[in-house]
Amino acid sequence: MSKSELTLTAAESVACCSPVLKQPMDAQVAERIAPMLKAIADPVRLRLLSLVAAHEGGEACVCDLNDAFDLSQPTISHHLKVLHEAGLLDRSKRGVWVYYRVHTEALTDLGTLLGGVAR
Amino acid sequence: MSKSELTLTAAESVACCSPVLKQPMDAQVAERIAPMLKAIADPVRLRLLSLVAAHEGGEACVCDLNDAFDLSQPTISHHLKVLHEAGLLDRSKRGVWVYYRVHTEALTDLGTLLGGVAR
DNA sequence: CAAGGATATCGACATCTGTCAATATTGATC
DNA sequence: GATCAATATTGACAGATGTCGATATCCTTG
Repeated sequence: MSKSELTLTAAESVACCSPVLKQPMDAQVAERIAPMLKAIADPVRLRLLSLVAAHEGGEACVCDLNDAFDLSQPTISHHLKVLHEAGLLDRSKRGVWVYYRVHTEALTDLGTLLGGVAR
Repeated sequence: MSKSELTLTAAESVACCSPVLKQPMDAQVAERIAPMLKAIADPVRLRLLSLVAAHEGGEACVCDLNDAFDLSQPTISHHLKVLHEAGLLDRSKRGVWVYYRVHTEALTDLGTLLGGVAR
């Protein structure tokens, strides 16, 4: 690695290290990857991620997402923030509306980490 | 599906459904998959899983695992239980010792679910 | 069967998490 | 600029989670 470990984002940590099944995971790596897994380890956030990804154009407006759940608007906003801060959702504001888009690479890297499938 | 949805294990739920990125995830599916993700969304459990998988023979005795962490024996036991109940670790007792083995298919299915990579 | 070691369970505790109602912020429109 | 709609932030609260010390259970061995 050319960059210092401390400058790596969580997504970069995932991309750089070996699949869970191949070799013991370093404690520091585990500490940086667990938050990404925590972010998707919630049924509402799983569905949010999936809804955004499957939405036309690969992005969805918050207004679309609120309606898909029987939860308050602040709660959805909170979950979107968690996914965004974990690096799994990208945010872009256009006018009054906010659009989220899946950071696909981060998610597939996580998948690779778990599955150990070569990309 | 020939079996009733209610009889599916979490692992089966993962295997049967579409990748997160391809189509909106059903609420019931999300409810059954999230617990598996919660199980691995902890740095200690990530390392445990990884240690077991990478151990010779693909299995590890609890006694080996305890020493790898600066945590109490009951705490490790607790984490192993969580992983076992999520269907990610298989348990087998031989004499006084208990051996854990990664339920590889469950983990790779999870990976596929996230990454959307064809197996 | 007594003793000792390996693992699990229990009870307690501090911290984290998901949720909501209330409120703030921001941008568009009249 | 006043108002309205979309989204975020705050504060509060119940319930879940990670950890430990103490103890129980279960084998094995003397």
